[in-house]
Amino acid sequence: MSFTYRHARPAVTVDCVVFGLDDELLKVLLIQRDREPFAGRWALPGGFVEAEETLAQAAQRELTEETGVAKVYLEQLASFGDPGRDPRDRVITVAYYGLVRRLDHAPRAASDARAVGWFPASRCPPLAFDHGEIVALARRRLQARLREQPVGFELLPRKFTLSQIQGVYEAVLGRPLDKRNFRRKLLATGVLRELAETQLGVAHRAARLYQFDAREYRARVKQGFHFEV
Amino acid sequence: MSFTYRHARPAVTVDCVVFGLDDELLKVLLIQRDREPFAGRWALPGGFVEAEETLAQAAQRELTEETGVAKVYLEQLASFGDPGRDPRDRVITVAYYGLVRRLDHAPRAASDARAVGWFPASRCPPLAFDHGEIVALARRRLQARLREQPVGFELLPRKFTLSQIQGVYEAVLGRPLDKRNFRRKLLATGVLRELAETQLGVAHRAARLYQFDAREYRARVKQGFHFEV
DNA sequence: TCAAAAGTGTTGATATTACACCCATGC
DNA sequence: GCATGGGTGTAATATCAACACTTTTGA
Repeated sequence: MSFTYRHARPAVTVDCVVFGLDDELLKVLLIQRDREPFAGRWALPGGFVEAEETLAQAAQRELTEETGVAKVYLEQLASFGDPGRDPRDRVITVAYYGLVRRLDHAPRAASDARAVGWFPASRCPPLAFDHGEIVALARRRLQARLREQPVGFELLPRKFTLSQIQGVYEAVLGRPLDKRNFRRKLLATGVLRELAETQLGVAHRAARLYQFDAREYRARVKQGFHFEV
Repeated sequence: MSFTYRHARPAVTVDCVVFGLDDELLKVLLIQRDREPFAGRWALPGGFVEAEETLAQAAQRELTEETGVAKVYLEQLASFGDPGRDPRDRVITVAYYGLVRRLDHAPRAASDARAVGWFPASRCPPLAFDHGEIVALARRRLQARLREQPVGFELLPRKFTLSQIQGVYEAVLGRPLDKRNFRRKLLATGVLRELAETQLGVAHRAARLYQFDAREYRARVKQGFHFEV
């Protein structure tokens, strides 16, 4: 019996669906491929998994190498491995997804990316490989995820207003939410700490600032946190 | 620019977490490994992905080869690929999970499985590799899944009683449910068709039989079906 | 004084839980 | 006639959606 595996080995890659928010639309970070196959096509940042790194590390590394976008919180989405999804060779990809504040990251093309850009999540250009399918799944997952857990705090400054966080939810879900109900529910979760401070220098009544209370949040997660807008 | 990929390639496997139900406990299908590493240890059925098959096909094939269990509805769970999870070599596994009626499947060991068996999901023996972790994740996912979609109809005869389906839910969730509330809610979803028939030959009042209405179900899924027990 | 966003409560409708007894059947 | 599971309703409570006006601030 052999002690090492002998098999035709597929290549293994990771791909990253990074969603970005500013004050309007949910966007996706894409690169323009410089090489065949699909040279010139837009695609997800990603690449080969190296021998000594975890899948999650590979995702971070490839994202940073190709786009300069770093330190993104990524979660595993799913794996895609149909034979034929890459025209050259059998390639299995493990997809990750995450959400960032768009203005925090100034992507610049590098490695084998010819260009980098943000595209509206609901209307990207045609993508290389099966990346269109991956983006669609990531979007559904992000929405489902948002319904279960308070995502989005990473997107905001450490101190933020309730309207800001509501804006995040509205952008991701793609629909308006009732201000009073949203506030009531979010505050009821107990994961926000109200600060004594308010906004400065805004041309309207200054809003109270809040802070995410990671400690409280972790405590609640253990009892099965659930946050449904 | 090279036209094929050159990289140290990890091996890629699939592993299957098959949950089985009878009238009591939720169990998991395991094989006893015949080979190193972990010879003699219990593990998930699984193996290498072949060149011309999809990941899902590989999962089905390996499951059938090693256990004789066939035609199981499997969903992708997640991928696991930490370096070091296999002592010999870099191996990335794509895990699948599914749920079957235990009595429909008489597993028999084959291929490189020394033995096959069902073990209570909440108390399996120590498993090879990181399979313990995979089973734990699969269980959480199955429970979450059950809360969102009426799983479990595949587990029952085409015509079943409400008590039978309640039994499925109780076994998966691991807690008793209120009979009246469960019935009310399940019937309210509208995915069950009440039949004119009742059970035969039972030593108590014969229960009414129902049938799953896949047509109605699909119609509802489009509007975002949600079934919370 | 105007524009812009902050902030705040109530109500009616709906959903959820908890709970106990009689019914039909086979043995 | 008894053991076994089948079947049924209600009341108390909690949750949810919908909705409009006053306040503060800077320009």
